[in-house]
This record gives sequence, structure tokens and C-alpha cells, in this order.
Amino acid sequence: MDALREFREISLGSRLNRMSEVMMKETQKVYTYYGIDFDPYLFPAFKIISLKNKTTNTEIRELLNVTQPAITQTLNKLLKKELITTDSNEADKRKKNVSLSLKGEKLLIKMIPIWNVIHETIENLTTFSSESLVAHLSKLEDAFSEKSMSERVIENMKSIESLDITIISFDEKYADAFYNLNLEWLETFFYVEPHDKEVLSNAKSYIVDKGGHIFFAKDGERIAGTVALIKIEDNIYELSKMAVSPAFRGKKIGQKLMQHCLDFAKEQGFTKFILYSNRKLENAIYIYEKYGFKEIPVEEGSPYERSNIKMELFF
Amino acid sequence: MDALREFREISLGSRLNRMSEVMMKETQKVYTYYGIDFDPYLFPAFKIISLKNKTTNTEIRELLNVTQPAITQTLNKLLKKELITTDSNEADKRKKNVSLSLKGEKLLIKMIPIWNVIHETIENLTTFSSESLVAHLSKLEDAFSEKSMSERVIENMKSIESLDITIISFDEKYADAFYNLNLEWLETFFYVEPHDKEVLSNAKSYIVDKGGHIFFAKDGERIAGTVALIKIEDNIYELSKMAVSPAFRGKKIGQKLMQHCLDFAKEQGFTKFILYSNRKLENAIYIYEKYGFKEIPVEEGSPYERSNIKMELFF
DNA sequence: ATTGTTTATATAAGTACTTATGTAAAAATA
DNA sequence: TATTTTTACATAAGTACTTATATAAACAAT
Repeated sequence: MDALREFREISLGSRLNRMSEVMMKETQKVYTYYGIDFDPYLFPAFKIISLKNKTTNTEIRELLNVTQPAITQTLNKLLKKELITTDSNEADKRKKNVSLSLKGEKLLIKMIPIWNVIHETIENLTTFSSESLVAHLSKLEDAFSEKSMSERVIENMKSIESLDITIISFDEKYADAFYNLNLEWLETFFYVEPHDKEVLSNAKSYIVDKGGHIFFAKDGERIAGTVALIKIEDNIYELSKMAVSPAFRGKKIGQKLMQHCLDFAKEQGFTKFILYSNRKLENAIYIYEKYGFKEIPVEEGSPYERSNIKMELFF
Repeated sequence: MDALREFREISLGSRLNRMSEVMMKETQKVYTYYGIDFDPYLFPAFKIISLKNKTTNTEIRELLNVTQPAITQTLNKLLKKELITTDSNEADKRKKNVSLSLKGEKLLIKMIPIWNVIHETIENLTTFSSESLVAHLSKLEDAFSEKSMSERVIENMKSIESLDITIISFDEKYADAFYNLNLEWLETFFYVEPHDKEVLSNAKSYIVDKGGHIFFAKDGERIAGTVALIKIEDNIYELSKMAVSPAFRGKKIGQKLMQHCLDFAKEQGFTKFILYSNRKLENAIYIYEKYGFKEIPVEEGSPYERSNIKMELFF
């Protein structure tokens, strides 16, 4: 029995604190495993310094919404580890410029792939439809008690290294995989409409035969994920039906499929991608933006009930 | 701009920690507003002690999943505030029994309605459909930056104090309300036994069909509270199953229900009410005494495990 | 019965924040 | 221009946890 869970919303503060500590400790384990001398508590400040190139105590404080002494102490720890350098600002002698040191930049390069996998691992465990914050927390706690966060991250790191992902075009023998992957994804987030099943179970006639393309990410003979490019008009395609198998989540399959679509588009001389999504899917939209998609107005009578955002990307 | 939000899942640990601190600080403000000398960090341990009646360091530690020294330190703080008492366990001298002190029980009674409103306030803000944990967190942060948690709680406390209550007799359509109100009440103070659920979910056959009565306090269409008169013998009834919805506490719903029962008893020519309660429920007992109930010895084999006081009132 | 192990609690020291306050430079004001 | 106020950062002390370790009682093994 877990009292903080039983108490639900009234003990949310204590429970968030406990979860925070678990995550910090687990992140520390990952760093230790990869022989990295870094402290998860230093992450937010270190990340900001790496992004800003040159910054100050006050600027970091404003970005993180913590107190100024907290930043001073954090910077002192980073200085002690020789990960940053400071010099006094000539224009305003009260200020102290903060930048990454050479050692800091080297560490950054080592940590970025780990951060990416941590991000994907947590995203994978916390992205699903839920009716309350405590339910989301419970699911994450359950996942971590089944297999710890550090174990999951290390496992994902390894499988990313050992996976041999190849991207192939549509083949009728993978039609079932296309249906199952997409249905699983749809059911996680939306109510599946009959039309969805109709399209997914007749992918060839609805997509390929109409000038579109379907790709699969394969690891050996296992299908890891899929994506479709639906022809809108010459050289304009809709990016759609992207789904990654639960067993392959947190392993950058989505990025690989996306990258393949972008490469394919350039090779074929496409001029534009569009896509429809839902604002609820914050994480997905965040990734689309990272690849350069920009939001545009949704037209009247858009093809999907559940879509309330449209994006485009020009090549 | 808020960097922890921008960093999304990768800074989830730091972000949970920040949110936890906000909630603790805001809860402290609510206690201060109501002149209550209590510390939100003590809540989980205090709540467990109040539920368990008699417990130990190790038992609390197991329920909260923190380290044992954390509990020792928390108990020391509660002792210093004189909210708990300890005595050594005779059967096992390593153990220390922990219970609420009289002062602790009095504070508990004062805090319960506040906890209920805090619970409802947070529940209202965190119960909605969302696709990811960070989206849920963002929504809560947005809500708190628009109007702080303490302001919301105090506002809710006040709005509860302006209602139009009417009393009605049992109706099958309110059977669920009868069950939920009583269960919620039981869970606040005791561990619920299977027999409780059996009676509560079959109120008509256990109470009404055996010559008893059930009343509800309504505010518009919202059920605010309930009470039952269980027939013991002709003209002698047990006052029982009184429960007030958390959202309606602190508005004298209990007194209104009690007054209705007394009026009803005189009208019907009843000769006596009896009731069973627990000494922990000081406020309730105080109110019973105000209405003229006098304590009498509890008979052997009284119907409720948790009862340690019996009272009667002649008309 | 003796000895080693486990259990229940306490104590000490460390950490990552906090609040409170100090100091020097810059900006505002009179 | 002189004085006051604000800003940028540092330092000190407190807090709510943690890990490491101590102590005494209970239990298990021989």
C-alpha cells in the first residue's frame, strides 16, 4: 500500500516531490553507468548556458524561476567541476559572464545522446490519454516499479546502438502491420471511426494506388514503425499514419521515418508536405516544429474529425 | 519564458520538484489564513497517525516510501508541536507507539474541512483529459499563475458558506449519493469494513424497508448531506449514517439534518434516539451534547467496531 | 545458552534548495 | 552633483530530505 497514492490530490505536493527525487536519482545512475561525472540537479543551468553561449546569473534565474542564491550555488558547483568559465562583464561590472568551458563543451557532446534517450524514454511512458494528473503519475510510478527508469534508459541506449533499422517501401505482406500499428496508436488517443479502419485495412487502394507512398522501418524481420505520404496534388504530399510499435518506442524510430520522408521528398523533387494533427498531441507537434513544420489555418471540411491543427513544410 | 517547460520531459524531475514546492508553500498560506499552526510537510505522517489511531515509525515509513530517519525527524517535529503522544510498546520494547494527542485531534477536526477544499480545488484543476503528463502539469501551472492555489482554496471555502438547503426523504435516485457520502466520510476517519459497503449499497432494504427513515439535504439539485434513522423497536430509533459532502462542509448541514430528525421524531411521537460514535469525533460529540444527548455505557457486542461511545436522547 | 543476525529507532553529516542579509556597482532623483 | 534607490551577485543560516552509522531489543542458529 502507498499512502501518498491513497490520499490522491491532497498529498499531491509530497508525491510530486517523491517522484522528482526518484527521477533525479535514476538519472544519476544513468550518468554513472556511462562514466559521466555530472549531477542531474545541475542540468537546467548547464543546459541554459550551453544554449545561450554567454549568459549571467540573473538571466538563468529568470529562465528557471528559482532564487538567485540557488543559481550562484549551482554556478559554483559547475565552476568547481571546471565545466564553465566566468569573466566580469566590462560594460556592467556587477555582472559576471558565464560560458561553457572546453571541458564543459566536451561533456555536452557526450551527454546530448543520453539526454535524447532520457527524453524519449520518459516521453514514451508519460504520453497517453488520461483523465487526471494523479492517474498519469500512477502510471509512471507503476512503470518505474516494474522496471526502473535507469534500466529503461540504458536498455534503450543499447538497443538504439544495436538496432539495424532499414526503411522499406510498402509490401502487401506488411499490410497487417500497417493496420495494427496505426490502430494501436489511434486507440491510445482517440475514438476510432469506421472510416479509419476502412482506410487502414485497404492501405494499397486508398494510399499507394492513388500515387502515395508507405514506408516501414524494419529491424531484421520485425516491423518497428510506419509512415504514409498521401498524394494531395503533384509534388504536394500529406504526411500521415505515422506509428511506432510499442516495443520500439524511445528508440528514435519516429525520427528515422521522418528523416527518410524528408530525404525521399528532396530526391523526388517534392515542393511541400502538409500534415493534420490535434493540439492535444503536444509532443508530436513539438517534433514537427523541430523539423521545420509551420502551423497554417485548417480549411473548412478538413478530412479528419479529430484534427484541429494543420502544418506545412516547404522544401 | 520558462526553461523547464521548454525542456519538456528531460527536465521533468526539476519541474516536479518546483511544482511540489509551490504547492507546499500555497498550502502553508491557507493554514496561516485560517490561523492554523501546521506544516504541509507534516501532512502525510499526521494523516496516517490520525487514520491508524495507534501506529509506529516503521509502519508510517512503509506507507510513505521514505527513509526511516525522515519519519523519526517528522515525529520529533509533531511531538514538539504536541500534536502526537508516544509511549513504548510493551510487547516489543524496540517499538514506540504513536497516537494523536488531544491537541492533535482538535487540530485534525479543524483541518479536515480545509483538506477537503484543498482536495476538491486541486482535483478540479487536474481532472481533465490530457495526452501527456507535462501537458497536465502545464495546465496546473497556468491555472496557478492565473490565480494562486491558496486564493482558489480560500475562495472555495467562502463560496461553500452561501447555500439554500432543503431536506427531503429517501428516494431511490439518491441511493448512490447515500453510498458515496457515507463511504467518503468513513474513509476520512476509519478503515472501511466490507459490511459497511453492504449496508450502504442496500440502504432501502437494510434501513427503509425495516421501518427506518433516510433524509437528504439538498442545495438545488446537489445533494449536500444525508442522515438515517434506523428502527430499533417501536418509537426508538438509532441516529446514524450522517454524512456531509466535502464540498458542503462547514455550512452547518449536519445541524440542519439533526434539527430535521428532532422535528420529525416529535411529529411521529418517538420516545428515544440512540447513537454510536467515536471519541475522536469531538466536534460531532459536542454537537450531540448540544442537542441534549447524554452518554451511556456501550453494551457488549455493540454493532460497530469503531464505536467507543453510546449516547441517548429522550423526547 | 551462547553467539550471530535482523529489526526498530536514533543520531550525525551531507545536499539542494530556501529566506535573510550584505556589498558594490549602476541608475534614478532631488 | 550629491544622495537615494535599485540591481547583480555573494554569503550565512535554516529546512526537509538523504546516506551512513550506532544502539538496543528481538530472533535464529548452533
